[in-house]
Amino acid sequence: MRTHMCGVLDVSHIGQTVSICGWVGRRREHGEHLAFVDLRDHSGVVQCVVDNNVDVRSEYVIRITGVVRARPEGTVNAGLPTGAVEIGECVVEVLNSAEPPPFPVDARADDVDESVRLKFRYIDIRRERMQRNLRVRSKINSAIRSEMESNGFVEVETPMLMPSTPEGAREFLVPSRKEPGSFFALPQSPQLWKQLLMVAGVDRYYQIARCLRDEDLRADRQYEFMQLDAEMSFVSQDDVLENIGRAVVAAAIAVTGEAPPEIERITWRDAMERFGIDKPDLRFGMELVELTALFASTEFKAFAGAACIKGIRVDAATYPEAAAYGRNKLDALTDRAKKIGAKGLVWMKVGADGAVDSPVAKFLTDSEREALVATMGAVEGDLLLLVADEWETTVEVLGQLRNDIGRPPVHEGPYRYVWVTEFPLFVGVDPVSGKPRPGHHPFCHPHPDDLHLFDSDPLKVRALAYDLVLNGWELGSGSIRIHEPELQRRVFNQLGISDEEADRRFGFFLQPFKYGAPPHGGFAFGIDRLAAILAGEENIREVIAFPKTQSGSDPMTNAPTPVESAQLAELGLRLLPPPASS
RNA sequence: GGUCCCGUGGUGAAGCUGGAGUUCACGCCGGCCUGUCAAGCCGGAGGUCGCGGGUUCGAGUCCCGUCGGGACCGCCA
Repeated sequence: MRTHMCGVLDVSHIGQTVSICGWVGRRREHGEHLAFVDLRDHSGVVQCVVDNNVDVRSEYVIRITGVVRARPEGTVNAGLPTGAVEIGECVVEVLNSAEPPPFPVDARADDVDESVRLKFRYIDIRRERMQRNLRVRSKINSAIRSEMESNGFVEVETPMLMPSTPEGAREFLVPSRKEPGSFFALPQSPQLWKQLLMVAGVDRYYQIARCLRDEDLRADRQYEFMQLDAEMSFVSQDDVLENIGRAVVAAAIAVTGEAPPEIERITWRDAMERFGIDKPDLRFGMELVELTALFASTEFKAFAGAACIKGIRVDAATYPEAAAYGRNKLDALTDRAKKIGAKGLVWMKVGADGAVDSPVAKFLTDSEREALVATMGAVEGDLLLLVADEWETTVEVLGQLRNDIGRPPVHEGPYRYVWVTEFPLFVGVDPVSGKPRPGHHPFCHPHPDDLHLFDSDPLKVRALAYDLVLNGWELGSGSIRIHEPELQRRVFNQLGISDEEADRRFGFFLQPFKYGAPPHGGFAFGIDRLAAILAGEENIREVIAFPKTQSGSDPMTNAPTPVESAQLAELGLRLLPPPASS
């Protein structure tokens, strides 16, 4: 039907007779026999000069055959890639008429209520922004596939219907027709399958896999999302990071055209000490400054004897607004700190010659004040925020405040990829059982250097577990897995899971490991998140063709919807009456 | 489960201290217009102010509830 795409036409086509197809963007009428029609397809827009007695309106689907010609002197549109040419002598064929669209099919729709955009997603996607975003995704998928293939990975598709494994995220359940009362679960991730593929000798597996989790939605979370899921046998942690890193870099290059700076590495401990969070945003400073020793012998009650005192410096030159916060804002920061778990927040405004304005200034000695200002590197106008508490609380609160005050939108500025390594094997203690809780999942391999602490001080044991973080968003995580049954048993026992219980809950998974499981490890990272950041979006819905709203529904299809009672009966299901309204 | 913000013609907004569905821009329909380009000019149509209740002589406006949307917390091993 067509010889060219609309957006590619330029002066090199002058004189050619072309046929182009697309949607009518705008129409500008000038009297009885002249009108300009902007014809749009995904490649762009080109102006067609048509007779005004042709009735074409917004979003009509038309085919135009005409001659590419240079625009007359003075009518070139420099703002349009095709703006030096136009299509003349047009023969217009209306392939389909159209109702007026509910919102402008251009950048103005960025301001339209998102549920309206989603209700008419097929129109929304006609827009340049959405076309670009979907193509960013496609490039990422393609780059990842070719990079993984060239590194010897083989793509294996794993089942969507699998047994329920009630660990971790809430699962979507699918009732069984053949076995009423039994259910399949949709995979939260192909974790189980990929480890079995290692036992099966596949050696290097990958999959661009759909994962489903029935948890509340967010800007960076949907019910269903795509991950690059990979697993490797006979490898060290470095081998995994190296190979996943290559895929990420290939994807970034495919989209941006340039290689990002080398992926940095930081240990979990350092990330927490310096940034107060396990997904540090390295695009800005305001790092946490260690102050515990400085106040070791202070008389100030709130600091005396505190396990950990740290502070952040809100640099007036970089954050003039925050550094000049008035009492209201400072009280709000304090409330925020308390909400996160701190007993309080100490703020200090640094004046001329190191003078300090703070409600608690009078409790500090001159030498403490001087040492503080010097250690923080503070200058006049800066705001200092200090927390004294247990280590976890201190770093977490300051890390959160640091992000609140300084963190730019996720897609802005340089791309700062960082591996966060050496996550703790266990995190905290279950208040009911008194047993440690797994930091990631119970199949992560403990760090070999820490095995001597395994029984005596389990919370100090690091894992061969790692995350990939980009601009403060967790892209994904992975680990070296336990392949030795005896070590697995020790981890389960530490978690308070007996051999019998482990067998009952994970038997179908552990059994295969008795038949020759190779050492292996892997990773998975979220393609939606990477695509959003590389596309310059703050929300993964913008890079998903048909996403759900935050409440988990689809305004276009109205899913989820009730089903016929016959369908329920066939599945052996009966609905409970709705909860009584009060 | 929780906190906060937003619901006004098709779209985006304004509507202040409660006083007639008022206003602006875009779109839409009709007319004019031969070089525009998010064209211009003239005219017109189009709204149960999300929904329900309350306060009031009177509610888009104040209060309560509810529904929808969004940001975040919980949750996401």
